[in-house]
Amino acid sequence: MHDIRAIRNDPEGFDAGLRRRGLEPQSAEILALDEKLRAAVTAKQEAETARNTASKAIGKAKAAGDEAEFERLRAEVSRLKEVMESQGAAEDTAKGQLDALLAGIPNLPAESVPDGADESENVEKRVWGEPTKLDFEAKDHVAIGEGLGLMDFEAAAKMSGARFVVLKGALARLERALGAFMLDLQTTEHGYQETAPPFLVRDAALFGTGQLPKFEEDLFGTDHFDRVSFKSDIEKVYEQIYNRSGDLHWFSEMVIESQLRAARQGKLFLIPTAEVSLTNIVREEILDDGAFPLRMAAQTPSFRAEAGSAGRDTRGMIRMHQFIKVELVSITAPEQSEDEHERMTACAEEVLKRLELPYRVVELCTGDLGFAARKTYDLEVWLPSQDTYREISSCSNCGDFQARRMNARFRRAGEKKPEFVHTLNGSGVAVGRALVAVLENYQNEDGSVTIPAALQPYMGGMEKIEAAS
RNA sequence: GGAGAGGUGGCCGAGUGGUCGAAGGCGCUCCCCUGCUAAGGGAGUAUACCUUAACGGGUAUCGAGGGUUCGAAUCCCUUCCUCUCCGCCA
Repeated sequence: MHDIRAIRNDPEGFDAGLRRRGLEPQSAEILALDEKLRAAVTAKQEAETARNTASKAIGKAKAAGDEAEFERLRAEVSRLKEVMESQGAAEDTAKGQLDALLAGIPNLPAESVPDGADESENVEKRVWGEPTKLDFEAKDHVAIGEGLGLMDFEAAAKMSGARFVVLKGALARLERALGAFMLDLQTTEHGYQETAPPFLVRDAALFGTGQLPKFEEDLFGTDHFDRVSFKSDIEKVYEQIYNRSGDLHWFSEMVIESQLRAARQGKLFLIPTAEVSLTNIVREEILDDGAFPLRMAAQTPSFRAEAGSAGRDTRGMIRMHQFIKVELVSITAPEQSEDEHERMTACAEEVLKRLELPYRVVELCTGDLGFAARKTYDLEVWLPSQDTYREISSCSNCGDFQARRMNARFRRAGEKKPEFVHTLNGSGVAVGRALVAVLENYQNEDGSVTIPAALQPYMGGMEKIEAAS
């Protein structure tokens, strides 16, 4: 969410930031709504002031028994009430339009972010390791997993459809080992506090991190709509309306509204990333600045509807509706977030280094930046079967963008005014894709898979996964 | 899921239609007095927004939203959360 005052102060700068992202200028429309809003607020408040004054006078007139004055003031107040109502309505309209507009505008890129239209213009920052060379033809992870008899897409499809998988035996354990290894690394060596958050969250939480309102189609939602309580709701609403006016038009409108409200309020969403749960831990909080940087790590499943990605990565475990991920979140003071971003990226890289998986780091250009991010580094791991690097982690500095949306603040020692925190998130790293990378980079010609040394302790000392005979 | 109780300022806690942004206490800040294992007196002490060059002025907020009323912390409705008992349950 953007600071309306910042837009007022520098509309050109705001539009320039949007243009770097390939978006149309919006400041003129925003400021026009802002003007309307403030005019209505002022007019309403003036009417309220007059109303408050008159109300006090009414009490006095009544006490003094001055009926004429009493009646005159009542008429005055009822006129003022009309002003208050019409200006209040104008305020609500303008506020609603302004909020809707602002809620849908992405974060502005940081100064240093390279300009570019799409991912083809991302900038490679560094490369670690050599792409794995195999002296035989590389199989993809599906062939390897199915060859081992430990990866079953068909069974998953029968119960859940496409983009799900069943892992068995050593592969199921390998997934567990990867998650445990990553979580241990981030918590014991990098100072992130292990956190076990909810996987189901309210819409407000998703608004806070920026998935809502624009990206609802990417989310899985639950629906707790309850017909029985809905029926009793209708009856209550009917009672309320009937007693008041008996107007059917109002009645149907209220019913619809109450129905929508009931449906919306019962609804929880499955998290598309633990970023949502972890970042929202500080929502509506005022933190002590001694708490910084606040570092949290969680291993959770992530659920993504993958709407609009039909036909992409349909084979294998690259793009699933459900996958496990170790997520890192840092909450910092504004002046710390850039350094913390570099550090967080290094914490994610360390996972791949210890697993000895070749990777590179790219900085996303302005056109490829996510909604809430002002700057992002992606980690891409080498996949022999695709002869290319594929994303396995994404580390973003969101500045105060999410903090504003969830009202997460802190107070500096000795200061009175709270300020918005900065939030950062990064995968440290995606467990499902790490499993793919291990299988492909550690595959042997005979179809077995060597287990990276760092994982062997987590595999009960197992050194190699071989086909169950 | 059923029955009941409750959500007031940094904290505790009063307040059932007007003089309540809210008594009192605690805490905190400043000042005064005193001088000794301390205490006493006084003043101040919420947030957001609008407005103003500034001082200041105004509006809203007593979990949230809506309603009744000239006027609501106080009455009504909805909703969120907390607690107690019962039921169910990994």
